[in-house]
Amino acid sequence: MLPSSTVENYLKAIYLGEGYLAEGQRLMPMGQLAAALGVAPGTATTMVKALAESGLVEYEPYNGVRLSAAGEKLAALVLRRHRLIELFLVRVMGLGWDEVHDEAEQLEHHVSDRLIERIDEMLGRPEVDPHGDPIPGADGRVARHESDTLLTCPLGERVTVTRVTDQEAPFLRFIEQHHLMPGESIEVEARDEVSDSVRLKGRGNQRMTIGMRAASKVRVSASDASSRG
Amino acid sequence: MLPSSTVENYLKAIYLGEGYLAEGQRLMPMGQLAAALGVAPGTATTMVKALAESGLVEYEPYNGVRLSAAGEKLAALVLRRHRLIELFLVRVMGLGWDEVHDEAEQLEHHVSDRLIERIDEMLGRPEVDPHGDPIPGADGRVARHESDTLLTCPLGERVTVTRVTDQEAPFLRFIEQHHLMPGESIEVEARDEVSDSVRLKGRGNQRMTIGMRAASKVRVSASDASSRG
DNA sequence: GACCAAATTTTGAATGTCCAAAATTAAAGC
DNA sequence: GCTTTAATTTTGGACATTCAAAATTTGGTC
Ligand SMILES: [Mn+2]
Ligand SMILES: [Mn+2]
Ligand SMILES: [Mn+2]
Ligand SMILES: [Mn+2]
Repeated sequence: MLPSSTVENYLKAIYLGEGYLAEGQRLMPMGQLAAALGVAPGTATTMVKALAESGLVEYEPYNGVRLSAAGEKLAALVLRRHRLIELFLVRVMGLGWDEVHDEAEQLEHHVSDRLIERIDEMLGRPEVDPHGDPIPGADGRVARHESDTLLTCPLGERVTVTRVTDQEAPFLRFIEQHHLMPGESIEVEARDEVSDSVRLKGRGNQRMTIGMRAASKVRVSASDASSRG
Repeated sequence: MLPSSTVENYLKAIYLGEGYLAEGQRLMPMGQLAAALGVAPGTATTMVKALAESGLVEYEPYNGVRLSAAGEKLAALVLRRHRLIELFLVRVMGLGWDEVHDEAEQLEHHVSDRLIERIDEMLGRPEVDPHGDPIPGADGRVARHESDTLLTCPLGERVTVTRVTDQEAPFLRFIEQHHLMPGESIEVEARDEVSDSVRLKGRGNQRMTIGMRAASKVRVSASDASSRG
C-alpha cells in the first residue's frame, strides 16, 4: 500500500515540526500538528493512531507524536520531491520563487520516481531549493548544517544569505524586492530589542530596517572571502 | 466544489467512450464505462447517478450515460491537460512517448491552470500530442477532422501517419521501431481479409506486414505533396 | 489536595469511493 | 408469450478522511 497524499502530508508536517534535530526525543504536540495541517484536533488524533498502527510514527497519548525510522525516510522523500519540483518550476518553467510552493504542495504526491530522477538529473543534482532549503538525497539523507539567522549572526560582518524559512508569497516578494535572496551578501549593522528591529546594509550598501520576526526567517553564513567578489 | 480526480476520470472516460462524434445522441453503456475505469459495475452506476445530480451527465437507467454540456467542457479540459503534459514530458523532459501516458494520467488532475498555461506557451501552443491526438483549446473546443486508418485508406498511395490510437507501451514501442510514428510517410500495398493482415511499404521502402487490429490503430492522411520532401 | 484552563481524546456522524453478491430489468430466441 | 441470458441496479457493508461537540486528562495554582 503506497501512502496517500494525506499520509504524506502528515509525515511531512511532523518532520518539519520545528527543530527536530539530532536527539530523537522530541515529540510534536497533537495541537501543533492539527494546526499545521489545518484539521480539527480530533482528526489528527485519529489519523496519528492509524499511522502508529502502520509503524510510521510513535505515538504517546497526551504527549505527542514522533516519526519512526520508516516514517522519517518517507517524509524526507516527500520533501525531496517537493523541493526538486520547486527548483524545477523556477529554473526550467520560469515561475517566481513566491508561487512555486503551492504547486509543489500538490505535485509532490503525484510525480513518479522516474520523473523525479529526470528532474534531479536535469537540474544537475542540486543541493538546495529556491528558498535555500536543503534537498534530501534519494536515500532520504539530508545535509543539515547549523547556521545563524539575522538575529544571531555577528554584527558588522559581511554574511551571505543562505536560506529563507517562510513560504508565504508576500514575504518572499518582500525579500526579493530588497535583494535579500539566497546568495546575496549583506551585513547586520545593529539590533534593537526595544524597537524590535534589525538594521541592515544590503546590496549597494543600501540601508534598511526590518522587524525581528522577519529577521529570524533569514538564515545566513559567514561570507567566505573566496566566495563572490 | 472543484471536481475530484475520480470525477475527472469518469468524465474523461465517457468523453473518450468510442466515437462520440457529432450527434449528441449516443449513450455510453454502463458496463463499458465500468470496464474503462476498472471498477465494478455497481460502482459506476452509483457514481453516474451522483454525476447526474450535479448536472455533469445525463443518465438513462438501463440505457447508458452521456455528458452534459458542462460535463463535456470539463472532460475536454482534463484531456487538454493530459495531452499537454504528455507532449511536455516528451519534448522538454526527454521521456519516451511510450512512458508518458501513465504519468500524465496522474498529473492531469494536479497541475494548476497557471502551470498548464506556462506549458502551453513553452510548447508554442501545440495542436497535437506525441501520439497525434488533438489538444483541446483552453475553451474546451477540439478540432476534429476525419481521417482514415491503415484499414480504410487508399491502396498504393503515399500517406502520412497522423495519429496512433493506442496508449499501450509495447504497441507504441513497436510503432516506433518500425518507423510508423506520426509524421512518417508510408504506403499500404495490400490488405488480405483471410490472413487478417495489411502489407506496408515504410521508411526506405522497407516492407512489413501487420495485423488488421494493429492497422486499425494507425491513422493517416493523404501525403500532401507540399509537406515533407 | 481540590480546582481550573488548556490540550487532548472520544463519540457520533457525514462524505466519497469502492466491492461482492443478490435482485431486477431488458433483449432475444423459441 | 414464456424462458434464458446478459446487462444493470440494489443492497449491505467497508475504508479513509473529516467535523463538531462532549468527555477526559494533564499541569499548574491556590
Ligand atoms: Mn502536500
Ligand atoms: Mn522551498
Ligand atoms: Mn487520470
Ligand atoms: Mn496521448
